[in-house]
Amino acid sequence: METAQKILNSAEALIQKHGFSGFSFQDIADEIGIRKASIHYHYPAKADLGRAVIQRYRTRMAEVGNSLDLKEDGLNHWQALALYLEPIVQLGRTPGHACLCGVLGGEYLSLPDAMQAEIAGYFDEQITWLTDLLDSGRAAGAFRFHGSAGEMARLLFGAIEGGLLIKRTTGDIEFIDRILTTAQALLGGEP
Amino acid sequence: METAQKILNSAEALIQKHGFSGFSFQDIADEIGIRKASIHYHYPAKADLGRAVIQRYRTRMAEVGNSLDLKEDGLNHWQALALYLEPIVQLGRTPGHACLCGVLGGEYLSLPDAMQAEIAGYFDEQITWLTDLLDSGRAAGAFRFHGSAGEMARLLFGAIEGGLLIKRTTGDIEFIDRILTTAQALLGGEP
DNA sequence: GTCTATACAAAGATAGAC
DNA sequence: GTCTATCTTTGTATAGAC
Repeated sequence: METAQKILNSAEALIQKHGFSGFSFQDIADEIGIRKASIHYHYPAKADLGRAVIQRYRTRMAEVGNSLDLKEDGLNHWQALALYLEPIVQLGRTPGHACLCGVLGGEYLSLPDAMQAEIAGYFDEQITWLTDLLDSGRAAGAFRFHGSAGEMARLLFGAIEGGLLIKRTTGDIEFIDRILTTAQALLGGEP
Repeated sequence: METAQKILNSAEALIQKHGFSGFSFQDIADEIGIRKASIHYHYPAKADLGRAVIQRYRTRMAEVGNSLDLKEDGLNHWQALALYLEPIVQLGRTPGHACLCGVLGGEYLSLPDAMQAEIAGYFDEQITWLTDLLDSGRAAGAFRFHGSAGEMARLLFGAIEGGLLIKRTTGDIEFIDRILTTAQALLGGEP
Protein backbone atom coordinates (compact mmCIF):
# COMPACT_ATOMS: atom_id res chain seq x y z
CA MET A 1 0.00 0.00 0.00
CA GLU A 2 1.07 3.56 -0.66
CA THR A 3 2.60 5.33 2.31
CA ALA A 4 0.16 8.21 1.93
CA GLN A 5 -2.70 5.74 2.32
CA LYS A 6 -1.13 4.11 5.35
CA ILE A 7 -0.77 7.52 6.93
CA LEU A 8 -4.41 8.37 6.24
CA ASN A 9 -5.61 5.08 7.69
CA SER A 10 -3.49 5.43 10.78
CA ALA A 11 -4.51 9.05 11.30
CA GLU A 12 -8.19 8.26 10.92
CA ALA A 13 -8.04 5.56 13.57
CA LEU A 14 -5.99 7.74 15.91
CA ILE A 15 -8.36 10.68 15.58
CA GLN A 16 -11.31 8.46 16.39
CA LYS A 17 -9.58 7.33 19.54
CA HIS A 18 -7.84 10.47 20.76
CA GLY A 19 -9.21 13.41 18.82
CA PHE A 20 -7.17 15.72 16.59
CA SER A 21 -5.05 17.43 19.22
CA GLY A 22 -4.69 14.10 21.01
CA PHE A 23 -2.57 12.34 18.42
CA SER A 24 0.86 13.15 17.04
CA PHE A 25 2.98 12.43 14.00
CA GLN A 26 5.04 10.24 16.29
CA ASP A 27 2.02 8.01 16.92
CA ILE A 28 1.59 7.49 13.19
CA ALA A 29 5.29 6.92 12.67
CA ASP A 30 5.28 4.21 15.34
CA GLU A 31 2.22 2.51 13.86
CA ILE A 32 3.36 2.27 10.26
CA GLY A 33 7.08 2.00 10.89
CA ILE A 34 8.58 5.16 9.46
CA ARG A 35 10.12 8.32 10.94
CA LYS A 36 7.88 11.22 11.79
CA ALA A 37 9.81 13.57 9.53
CA SER A 38 8.81 11.42 6.55
CA ILE A 39 5.16 12.18 7.15
CA HIS A 40 5.75 15.82 6.31
CA TYR A 41 6.71 14.82 2.78
CA HIS A 42 3.16 13.57 2.18
CA TYR A 43 1.34 16.08 4.37
CA PRO A 44 3.37 19.22 5.03
CA ALA A 45 1.42 20.30 8.11
CA LYS A 46 -0.80 18.48 10.55
CA ALA A 47 -3.75 20.54 9.33
CA ASP A 48 -3.21 19.17 5.81
CA LEU A 49 -3.36 15.64 7.10
CA GLY A 50 -6.43 16.39 9.17
CA ARG A 51 -8.21 17.89 6.21
CA ALA A 52 -7.34 14.93 3.99
CA VAL A 53 -8.62 12.44 6.55
CA ILE A 54 -11.96 14.17 6.92
CA GLN A 55 -12.28 14.73 3.19
CA ARG A 56 -11.84 11.03 2.48
CA TYR A 57 -14.27 10.07 5.24
CA ARG A 58 -16.80 12.57 4.00
CA THR A 59 -16.58 11.29 0.45
CA ARG A 60 -16.80 7.68 1.53
CA MET A 61 -19.91 8.27 3.61
CA ALA A 62 -21.56 10.42 0.96
CA GLU A 63 -21.10 7.65 -1.57
CA VAL A 64 -23.07 5.26 0.59
CA GLY A 65 -26.20 7.28 0.04
CA ASN A 66 -25.43 8.58 -3.43
CA SER A 67 -24.77 5.10 -4.79
CA LEU A 68 -28.34 4.15 -3.97
CA ASP A 69 -30.55 4.71 -6.95
CA LEU A 70 -34.01 3.66 -5.87
CA LYS A 71 -35.48 3.20 -9.33
CA GLU A 72 -32.48 1.60 -10.95
CA ASP A 73 -31.73 -0.75 -8.07
CA GLY A 74 -35.38 -1.59 -7.53
CA LEU A 75 -35.17 -0.63 -3.85
CA ASN A 76 -38.00 0.58 -1.71
CA HIS A 77 -37.43 3.38 0.80
CA TRP A 78 -37.10 1.06 3.76
CA GLN A 79 -34.38 -0.90 2.03
CA ALA A 80 -32.56 2.29 1.10
CA LEU A 81 -32.72 3.45 4.71
CA ALA A 82 -31.35 0.13 5.93
CA LEU A 83 -28.42 0.31 3.48
CA TYR A 84 -27.70 3.88 4.52
CA LEU A 85 -27.66 2.88 8.18
CA GLU A 86 -25.43 -0.13 7.61
CA PRO A 87 -22.07 1.64 8.10
CA ILE A 88 -23.47 3.35 11.16
CA VAL A 89 -24.51 0.05 12.66
CA GLN A 90 -21.00 -1.22 12.02
CA LEU A 91 -19.47 1.74 13.86
CA GLY A 92 -21.92 1.19 16.66
CA ARG A 93 -20.99 -2.44 17.10
CA THR A 94 -17.24 -1.91 17.00
CA PRO A 95 -15.98 -1.07 20.48
CA GLY A 96 -14.14 2.22 20.62
CA HIS A 97 -15.33 3.44 17.25
CA ALA A 98 -17.50 6.49 16.63
CA CYS A 99 -18.23 8.87 13.77
CA LEU A 100 -15.05 10.72 12.82
CA CYS A 101 -16.88 14.02 12.47
CA GLY A 102 -18.80 13.54 15.69
CA VAL A 103 -15.52 13.09 17.50
CA LEU A 104 -14.06 16.20 15.86
CA GLY A 105 -17.18 18.17 16.70
CA GLY A 106 -15.89 18.37 20.26
CA GLU A 107 -12.81 20.34 19.27
CA TYR A 108 -14.45 22.08 16.34
CA LEU A 109 -13.79 25.63 17.50
CA SER A 110 -10.05 25.16 17.70
CA LEU A 111 -9.59 23.32 14.42
CA PRO A 112 -8.05 24.89 11.30
CA ASP A 113 -10.53 26.48 8.91
CA ALA A 114 -10.08 23.84 6.22
CA MET A 115 -10.99 21.11 8.69
CA GLN A 116 -13.99 23.02 9.99
CA ALA A 117 -15.29 23.40 6.46
CA GLU A 118 -15.04 19.67 5.78
CA ILE A 119 -16.81 18.78 9.01
CA ALA A 120 -19.61 21.26 8.48
CA GLY A 121 -19.93 19.99 4.92
CA TYR A 122 -20.22 16.42 6.11
CA PHE A 123 -23.04 17.19 8.53
CA ASP A 124 -24.85 19.30 5.98
CA GLU A 125 -24.51 16.66 3.29
CA GLN A 126 -25.74 13.85 5.51
CA ILE A 127 -28.71 15.78 6.83
CA THR A 128 -29.68 16.89 3.35
CA TRP A 129 -29.54 13.34 2.03
CA LEU A 130 -31.58 11.99 4.92
CA THR A 131 -34.11 14.78 4.54
CA ASP A 132 -34.61 13.89 0.88
CA LEU A 133 -35.04 10.21 1.67
CA LEU A 134 -37.60 10.92 4.39
CA ASP A 135 -39.43 13.33 2.15
CA SER A 136 -39.70 11.09 -0.87
CA GLY A 137 -40.36 8.06 1.32
CA ARG A 138 -43.31 9.76 2.92
CA ALA A 139 -44.62 10.91 -0.44
CA ALA A 140 -44.39 7.33 -1.66
CA GLY A 141 -46.36 6.13 1.36
CA ALA A 142 -43.45 4.17 2.85
CA PHE A 143 -42.79 6.39 5.88
CA ARG A 144 -45.37 7.93 8.18
CA PHE A 145 -44.49 10.84 10.44
CA HIS A 146 -45.69 14.33 11.34
CA GLY A 147 -43.87 17.61 10.75
CA SER A 148 -41.16 18.56 8.30
CA ALA A 149 -38.76 15.99 6.89
CA GLY A 150 -35.85 18.31 7.59
CA GLU A 151 -36.62 18.55 11.28
CA MET A 152 -37.07 14.80 11.55
CA ALA A 153 -33.78 14.25 9.72
CA ARG A 154 -31.99 16.60 12.13
CA LEU A 155 -33.38 14.76 15.11
CA LEU A 156 -32.50 11.33 13.75
CA PHE A 157 -29.04 12.29 12.55
CA GLY A 158 -28.36 14.02 15.85
CA ALA A 159 -29.39 10.86 17.66
CA ILE A 160 -26.98 8.85 15.54
CA GLU A 161 -24.06 11.20 16.17
CA GLY A 162 -24.81 11.55 19.86
CA GLY A 163 -25.50 7.85 20.24
CA LEU A 164 -22.20 6.89 18.66
CA LEU A 165 -20.37 9.03 21.20
CA ILE A 166 -22.39 7.93 24.21
CA LYS A 167 -22.17 4.23 23.43
CA ARG A 168 -18.39 4.31 23.83
CA THR A 169 -18.81 5.34 27.44
CA THR A 170 -21.36 2.70 28.31
CA GLY A 171 -19.79 -0.28 26.61
CA ASP A 172 -23.29 -1.28 25.58
CA ILE A 173 -22.74 -2.93 22.21
CA GLU A 174 -26.41 -2.63 21.31
CA PHE A 175 -26.84 1.01 22.15
CA ILE A 176 -26.97 2.16 18.53
CA ASP A 177 -29.09 -0.77 17.40
CA ARG A 178 -31.70 0.25 19.93
CA ILE A 179 -31.68 3.85 18.85
CA LEU A 180 -32.04 2.86 15.21
CA THR A 181 -34.87 0.46 15.99
CA THR A 182 -36.68 3.21 17.83
CA ALA A 183 -36.00 5.60 14.97
CA GLN A 184 -37.49 3.20 12.46
CA ALA A 185 -40.57 2.82 14.64
CA LEU A 186 -40.96 6.61 14.56
CA LEU A 187 -41.09 6.47 10.79
CA GLY A 188 -44.00 4.08 10.90
CA GLY A 189 -42.03 0.86 10.92
CA GLU A 190 -43.46 -1.85 13.13
CA PRO A 191 -45.83 0.03 15.43
CA MET B 1 -14.54 34.80 44.03
CA GLU B 2 -12.28 31.99 45.18
CA THR B 3 -9.39 31.25 42.88
CA ALA B 4 -10.38 27.59 42.76
CA GLN B 5 -13.77 28.64 41.42
CA LYS B 6 -12.27 30.97 38.86
CA ILE B 7 -10.07 28.14 37.66
CA LEU B 8 -13.04 25.80 37.36
CA ASN B 9 -15.06 28.35 35.43
CA SER B 10 -12.22 29.11 33.07
CA ALA B 11 -11.42 25.45 32.55
CA GLU B 12 -15.03 24.58 31.83
CA ALA B 13 -15.29 27.25 29.15
CA LEU B 14 -11.96 26.28 27.63
CA ILE B 15 -12.85 22.60 27.48
CA GLN B 16 -16.10 23.41 25.74
CA LYS B 17 -14.19 25.35 23.12
CA HIS B 18 -11.03 23.33 22.62
CA GLY B 19 -11.51 19.98 24.31
CA PHE B 20 -9.41 18.61 27.15
CA SER B 21 -6.12 18.12 25.34
CA GLY B 22 -6.70 21.38 23.51
CA PHE B 23 -6.36 23.72 26.45
CA SER B 24 -3.43 24.36 28.81
CA PHE B 25 -2.78 25.75 32.25
CA GLN B 26 -1.28 28.73 30.48
CA ASP B 27 -4.67 29.49 28.89
CA ILE B 28 -6.30 29.55 32.32
CA ALA B 29 -3.50 31.63 33.81
CA ASP B 30 -3.92 34.22 31.07
CA GLU B 31 -7.68 34.37 31.54
CA ILE B 32 -7.81 34.85 35.28
CA GLY B 33 -4.54 36.71 35.69
CA ILE B 34 -2.31 34.39 37.72
CA ARG B 35 0.74 32.31 36.93
CA LYS B 36 0.28 28.82 35.67
CA ALA B 37 2.32 27.36 38.52
CA SER B 38 -0.28 28.66 40.95
CA ILE B 39 -2.94 26.48 39.43
CA HIS B 40 -1.13 23.37 40.60
CA TYR B 41 -1.69 24.46 44.19
CA HIS B 42 -5.45 24.05 43.70
CA TYR B 43 -5.36 21.14 41.26
CA PRO B 44 -2.09 19.19 41.39
CA ALA B 45 -2.44 17.60 37.97
CA LYS B 46 -4.44 18.45 34.89
CA ALA B 47 -6.45 15.27 35.38
CA ASP B 48 -7.54 16.50 38.81
CA LEU B 49 -8.81 19.73 37.30
CA GLY B 50 -10.57 17.87 34.52
CA ARG B 51 -12.28 15.56 36.96
CA ALA B 52 -13.41 18.48 39.14
CA VAL B 53 -14.85 20.35 36.17
CA ILE B 54 -16.90 17.39 35.01
CA GLN B 55 -17.98 16.52 38.52
CA ARG B 56 -19.35 20.00 39.08
CA TYR B 57 -21.08 20.02 35.70
CA ARG B 58 -22.57 16.60 36.35
CA THR B 59 -23.90 17.63 39.74
CA ARG B 60 -25.30 20.89 38.40
CA MET B 61 -27.15 19.17 35.59
CA ALA B 62 -28.43 16.37 37.81
CA GLU B 63 -29.90 18.92 40.18
CA VAL B 64 -31.99 20.40 37.40
CA GLY B 65 -34.00 17.22 37.19
CA ASN B 66 -33.77 16.16 40.81
CA SER B 67 -35.03 19.49 42.08
CA LEU B 68 -38.29 18.91 40.24
CA ASP B 69 -40.80 17.26 42.51
CA LEU B 70 -43.93 16.85 40.45
CA LYS B 71 -46.33 16.42 43.32
CA GLU B 72 -44.85 18.99 45.61
CA ASP B 73 -44.39 21.63 42.93
CA GLY B 74 -47.74 20.94 41.34
CA LEU B 75 -46.16 20.38 37.93
CA ASN B 76 -47.48 18.24 35.17
CA HIS B 77 -45.13 16.11 33.09
CA TRP B 78 -44.99 18.54 30.20
CA GLN B 79 -43.93 21.34 32.51
CA ALA B 80 -41.29 19.15 34.09
CA LEU B 81 -39.94 18.26 30.66
CA ALA B 82 -39.79 21.91 29.68
CA LEU B 83 -37.88 22.81 32.84
CA TYR B 84 -35.47 19.94 32.26
CA LEU B 85 -34.84 21.10 28.70
CA GLU B 86 -34.33 24.73 29.67
CA PRO B 87 -30.54 24.56 30.27
CA ILE B 88 -30.18 22.61 27.05
CA VAL B 89 -32.05 25.26 25.12
CA GLN B 90 -29.72 27.85 26.63
CA LEU B 91 -26.65 25.92 25.48
CA GLY B 92 -28.22 25.57 22.07
CA ARG B 93 -28.81 29.27 21.70
CA THR B 94 -25.38 30.36 22.87
CA PRO B 95 -22.96 30.35 19.94
CA GLY B 96 -19.95 28.14 20.53
CA HIS B 97 -21.43 26.33 23.49
CA ALA B 98 -22.19 22.62 23.68
CA CYS B 99 -22.62 19.98 26.35
CA LEU B 100 -19.37 19.57 28.26
CA CYS B 101 -19.66 15.80 28.30
CA GLY B 102 -20.63 15.61 24.66
CA VAL B 103 -17.47 17.52 23.81
CA LEU B 104 -15.36 15.22 25.97
CA GLY B 105 -16.99 12.17 24.43
CA GLY B 106 -14.80 12.77 21.40
CA GLU B 107 -11.59 12.22 23.32
CA TYR B 108 -13.09 9.76 25.78
CA LEU B 109 -10.70 6.89 25.08
CA SER B 110 -7.61 8.91 25.91
CA LEU B 111 -8.92 10.58 29.06
CA PRO B 112 -7.80 9.61 32.59
CA ASP B 113 -9.93 6.98 34.28
CA ALA B 114 -11.42 9.38 36.82
CA MET B 115 -12.66 11.62 34.04
CA GLN B 116 -14.07 8.72 32.06
CA ALA B 117 -16.03 7.60 35.10
CA GLU B 118 -17.57 11.04 35.58
CA ILE B 119 -18.57 11.30 31.94
CA ALA B 120 -20.09 7.85 31.82
CA GLY B 121 -21.90 8.64 35.07
CA TYR B 122 -23.31 11.83 33.61
CA PHE B 123 -24.75 10.09 30.56
CA ASP B 124 -26.14 7.27 32.63
CA GLU B 125 -27.71 9.64 35.14
CA GLN B 126 -29.33 11.79 32.50
CA ILE B 127 -30.72 8.89 30.53
CA THR B 128 -32.07 7.26 33.66
CA TRP B 129 -33.79 10.44 34.74
CA LEU B 130 -35.30 11.00 31.31
CA THR B 131 -36.44 7.40 31.15
CA ASP B 132 -38.26 7.76 34.45
CA LEU B 133 -39.96 10.96 33.35
CA LEU B 134 -41.12 9.43 30.07
CA ASP B 135 -42.31 6.33 31.85
CA SER B 136 -44.33 8.07 34.53
CA GLY B 137 -45.55 10.67 32.05
CA ARG B 138 -46.95 8.00 29.79
CA ALA B 139 -48.54 6.20 32.72
CA ALA B 140 -50.17 9.48 33.73
CA GLY B 141 -51.54 9.94 30.22
CA ALA B 142 -49.42 13.01 29.47
CA PHE B 143 -47.07 11.45 26.91
CA ARG B 144 -48.02 9.13 24.07
CA PHE B 145 -45.39 7.01 22.35
CA HIS B 146 -44.72 3.41 21.36
CA GLY B 147 -41.97 1.14 22.63
CA SER B 148 -39.91 1.26 25.79
CA ALA B 149 -39.31 4.50 27.67
CA GLY B 150 -35.62 3.65 27.96
CA GLU B 151 -35.15 3.36 24.20
CA MET B 152 -37.02 6.58 23.59
CA ALA B 153 -34.92 8.34 26.24
CA ARG B 154 -31.73 7.10 24.59
CA LEU B 155 -32.87 8.38 21.22
CA LEU B 156 -33.93 11.77 22.56
CA PHE B 157 -30.87 12.27 24.72
CA GLY B 158 -28.64 11.18 21.86
CA ALA B 159 -30.34 13.73 19.64
CA ILE B 160 -29.68 16.43 22.23
CA GLU B 161 -26.01 15.57 22.58
CA GLY B 162 -25.47 15.16 18.86
CA GLY B 163 -27.50 18.24 18.07
CA LEU B 164 -25.50 20.41 20.45
CA LEU B 165 -22.31 19.39 18.65
CA ILE B 166 -23.68 19.73 15.14
CA LYS B 167 -25.27 23.13 15.70
CA ARG B 168 -21.86 24.67 16.40
CA THR B 169 -20.78 23.77 12.88
CA THR B 170 -23.85 25.15 11.16
CA GLY B 171 -24.21 28.42 13.02
CA ASP B 172 -27.93 27.79 12.98
CA ILE B 173 -29.09 29.29 16.26
CA GLU B 174 -32.39 27.44 16.13
CA PHE B 175 -30.99 24.01 15.43
CA ILE B 176 -31.64 22.69 18.93
CA ASP B 177 -35.00 24.39 19.24
CA ARG B 178 -36.14 22.53 16.15
CA ILE B 179 -34.91 19.20 17.43
CA LEU B 180 -36.66 19.73 20.75
CA THR B 181 -39.88 20.77 19.07
CA THR B 182 -39.78 17.64 16.96
CA ALA B 183 -39.00 15.58 20.05
CA GLN B 184 -42.00 16.97 21.88
CA ALA B 185 -44.20 16.17 18.92
CA LEU B 186 -42.97 12.57 19.13
CA LEU B 187 -44.21 12.41 22.69
CA GLY B 188 -47.70 13.37 21.60
CA GLY B 189 -47.32 17.12 21.95
CA GLU B 190 -49.08 19.13 19.26
CA PRO B 191 -49.76 16.59 16.51
C1' DG C 1 -1.47 31.17 48.11
C1' DT C 2 1.22 33.03 44.64
C1' DC C 3 5.45 33.92 42.75
C1' DT C 4 10.13 32.93 39.92
C1' DA C 5 12.85 29.63 38.07
C1' DT C 6 13.59 25.48 36.13
C1' DA C 7 13.41 20.62 34.80
C1' DC C 8 11.89 17.54 31.41
C1' DA C 9 9.34 15.61 27.70
C1' DA C 10 6.91 16.10 23.55
C1' DA C 11 5.07 18.67 20.03
C1' DG C 12 5.25 20.56 14.91
C1' DA C 13 8.29 21.63 11.54
C1' DT C 14 12.62 22.28 8.50
C1' DA C 15 17.33 21.34 6.33
C1' DG C 16 20.05 18.55 4.01
C1' DA C 17 22.31 13.89 3.24
C1' DC C 18 21.31 9.58 1.05
C1' DG D 1 10.84 9.12 -0.46
C1' DT D 2 12.97 8.37 3.71
C1' DC D 3 16.48 9.23 6.74
C1' DT D 4 19.26 11.88 10.73
C1' DA D 5 19.77 15.93 13.01
C1' DT D 6 18.19 19.96 14.79
C1' DC D 7 15.32 24.13 15.86
C1' DT D 8 11.74 26.24 18.39
C1' DT D 9 7.75 26.30 21.05
C1' DT D 10 4.81 24.58 24.23
C1' DG D 11 3.23 21.42 27.51
C1' DT D 12 2.92 19.43 32.52
C1' DA D 13 4.98 19.53 36.68
C1' DT D 14 8.15 20.57 40.75
C1' DA D 15 11.23 23.27 44.09
C1' DG D 16 11.75 26.80 46.87
C1' DA D 17 11.47 31.93 47.96
C1' DC D 18 8.17 35.30 49.50
